[in-house]
Amino acid sequence: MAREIAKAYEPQLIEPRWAEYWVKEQLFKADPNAPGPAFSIVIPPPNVTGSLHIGHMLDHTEIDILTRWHRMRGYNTLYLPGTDHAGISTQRVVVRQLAEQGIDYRTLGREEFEKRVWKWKEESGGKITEQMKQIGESCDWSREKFTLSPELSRVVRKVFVQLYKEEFIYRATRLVNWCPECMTVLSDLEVLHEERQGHLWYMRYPVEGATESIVVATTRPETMLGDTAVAVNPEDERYKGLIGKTVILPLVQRRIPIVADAMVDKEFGTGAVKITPAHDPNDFEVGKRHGLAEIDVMTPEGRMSAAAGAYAGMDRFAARKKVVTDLEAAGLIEKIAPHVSAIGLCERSKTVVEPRIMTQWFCKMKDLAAPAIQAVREYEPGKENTIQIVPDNRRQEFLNWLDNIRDWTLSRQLWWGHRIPAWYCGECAEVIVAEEAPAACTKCGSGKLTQDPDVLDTWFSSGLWPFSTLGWPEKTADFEKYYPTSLLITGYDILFFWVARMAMLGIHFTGKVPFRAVYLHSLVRTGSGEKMSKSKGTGLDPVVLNQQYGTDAMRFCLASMAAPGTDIVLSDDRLGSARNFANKIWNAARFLFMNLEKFEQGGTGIEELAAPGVRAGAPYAFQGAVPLIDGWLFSRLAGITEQVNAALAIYRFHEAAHSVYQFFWGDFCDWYIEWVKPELLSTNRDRAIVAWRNLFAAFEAALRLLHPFMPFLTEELWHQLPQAVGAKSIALDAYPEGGSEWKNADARDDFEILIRIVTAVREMRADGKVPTKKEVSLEISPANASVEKVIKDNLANVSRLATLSRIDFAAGRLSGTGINRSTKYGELRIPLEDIAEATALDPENERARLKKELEGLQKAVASKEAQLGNETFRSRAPAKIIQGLEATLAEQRAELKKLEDRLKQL
RNA sequence: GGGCGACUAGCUCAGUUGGUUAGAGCGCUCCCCUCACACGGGAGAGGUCAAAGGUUCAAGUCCUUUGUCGCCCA
Repeated sequence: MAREIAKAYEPQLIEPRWAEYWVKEQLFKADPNAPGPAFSIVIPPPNVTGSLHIGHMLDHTEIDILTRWHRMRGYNTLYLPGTDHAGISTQRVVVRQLAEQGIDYRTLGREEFEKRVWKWKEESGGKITEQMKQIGESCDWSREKFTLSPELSRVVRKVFVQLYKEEFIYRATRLVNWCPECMTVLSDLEVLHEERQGHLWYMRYPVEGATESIVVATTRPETMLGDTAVAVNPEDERYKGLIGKTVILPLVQRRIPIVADAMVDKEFGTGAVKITPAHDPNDFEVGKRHGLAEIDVMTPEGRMSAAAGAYAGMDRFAARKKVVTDLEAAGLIEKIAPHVSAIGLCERSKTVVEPRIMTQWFCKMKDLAAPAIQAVREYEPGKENTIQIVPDNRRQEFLNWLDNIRDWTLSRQLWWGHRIPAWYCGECAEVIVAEEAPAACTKCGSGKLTQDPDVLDTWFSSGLWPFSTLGWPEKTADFEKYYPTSLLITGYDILFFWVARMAMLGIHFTGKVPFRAVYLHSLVRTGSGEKMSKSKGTGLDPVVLNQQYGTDAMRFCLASMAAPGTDIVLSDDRLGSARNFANKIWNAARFLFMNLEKFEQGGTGIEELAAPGVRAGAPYAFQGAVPLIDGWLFSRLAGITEQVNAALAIYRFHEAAHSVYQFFWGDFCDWYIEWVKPELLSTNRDRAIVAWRNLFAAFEAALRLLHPFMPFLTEELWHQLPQAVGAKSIALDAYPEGGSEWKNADARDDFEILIRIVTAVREMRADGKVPTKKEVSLEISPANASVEKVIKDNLANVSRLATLSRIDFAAGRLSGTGINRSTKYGELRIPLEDIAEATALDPENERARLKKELEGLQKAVASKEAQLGNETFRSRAPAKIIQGLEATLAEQRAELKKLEDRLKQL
């Protein structure tokens, strides 16, 4: 059985094949009727027309690791993929495309525009799901969903109608956030706040019928055109006499009252403020309290409206300048001071948001939020219908936000999305909210009905995602089996946008929480610590990186850095190191197969080396005893497996990744493979077969351990192993459980001795500058009989790995010149005559090294002596700590003694 | 204005309830192209854990204050 295996790992050659295989074979298709406890996870639906970015890569890597892990552990697993119609951003893209062709989307009309967007969706819509397939996500593609599909749109309408009937959803005229570029209303969450250096203009308004005037300070002079009052604090002595008087609004000559309102901050500016109810949230409230007129002086495009008189048609920022100039000309600008103010920006366009009074659809949130708050607040492990939020600090954030929740502006002035299922009667003005278009007015019977032109906030449909995708409101088998979903993994940046809304809507409509746990991961940042952004060109393209380093390396890299609550800074170094790890695994396999070929020439078929029994029990024995090295390795494997399983259970991906890395590279490659090399080609056929079987068993288990992190590489290699003959996929095999039956404390301790001895000799050789290949002899005075026995039993391997020509045993103190070293397992010496020819030992160097070691030890010993000598410590510290300390102290004292002797000898 | 987080080796970051000489990867130094791997092997240097106080037998870990940076909410 000849195998061609490339010298270096080349992911491009293997990944596409398996990606296709997994999809084609429908390996990850869920079956609600199959056995096993459910593990279900729905994808945070990415923008249907978007492409995979680094944030998705992290999110999907974590999801897929946990999905594959659960699947291998016997759960009935569903990872449900799908996409989001992403209202504003998709519409923006198509509007821009049309503009590039010289077409104003508004002149196209709604229907034609919608057609264009669907066309764009068809063209680009498959991209991100294609990429997800490429990177091997173990989704059930037969259940892929889209928020704007007829199926999910029906659910949206049903939910809207019910909420309307329950009086959560209502229509009202309010001051809302308006983006003049996107030409739509935004919810509070879609407005970003940014501090900007601006000015505070002090403007003088003359008081009617008097020589006095009142000075108001504002950051937005242009809104003065819409002023309908001036307000002062009722407690403000300076203005008490002016309350109730009238001022003449400059430039427009409008008569407006001076009112008293406790909202006014006496310390800000002059203590008197202009009131523009139609363009400022605070002023809006003041206006309501005092019955002031609301004069909207702007158009939807952010220009001054007819109500702005002479300024009509000007851009709002140009108008600001003009108003100031005109006031200055009239001598009404008192002063202009620099001022930092927080301004609201549209999340999408970064345009300054304009508060405007509009009639919109809203959703009352307080009562919807209460059960969600309860579900999160009352979380305990295993408690039904509660939600765990990880990490814990996000839980507090979640609760704070929900405690102070405000009504949700649902409508968007867009054409791409779920059109609001509300119709207005042209005859009697009746509002009809229904799942399907009514034929006639339910009140007056008129057929003159027009549907509300607006669509719903995209997050409204995303909020239904965990149950709408599983077939709700029908009681489908999927819904029964997989709802509530087990886990939600997403970025903390959409905790409020999405997670909170799902929690509220999920509980309201299904009576159950939509997910039992939410794991919020960090964001991937650039080297300079900024959030990666495509528009700034600071984004790393995961597709490019996957090609460069391999998807497995990318996944492993992200996992190894994904400590909960910490943002990730990705670098070429880090990716390179993960790629090197993949290469290491590849080459370990290469070693296996190359030597296997040689071995098979001896007449033993690979089938004989398969080790099905090993999974259930202990490693294979030779002449009745498990070889030390195998006992050690399997013991390590058991321990590491437990660590990995424990870490993944609490989303500590980085710990899990570090554990497998350390096991595979440090234990399996550096020690195990190196150690068994001679055994594998031993002329003792029986011994060799045992070595091979254990090697295969360990390697196979390691691949399964690694599989959730590096699915492609492990799938590729696994299929070449004897154990995999006839099997479909490693992804469907069992995950190692790490049972205690493999744990072997004796093997662990004994092999530790050998590792320490070999390492000590290598250190001595390096210190003495002994040429790498030069064999030297070693004199050893073992600390006890069992150390002596272990070394004697493994003379050949110790000699080979430490490059020794012979090992001589002695008792007591070693004397004589050469390179000496003392370890807890005994004293070691490489005689001078063995090295003299190669190097002259520099006694100064040796002395310096010893001194440094000595000082370290002295410090450690002194601190321990002090601690142990302290009676309070002895009476209060746990016995375990004291005993441990005493044991270490004894060892260190002995070491110290030897070191001192050595120094004296020099 | 309110809240949260970060500050640990040259760089990027781990360090779960306070407990024995603080770790990893990369980079750096030295030796080695040894028949799986130079995307490698072996050895090594490098940190008063941002600062100052405090609690404790014991503090990178808990508390207070300060500084620098970042994020969220208003």
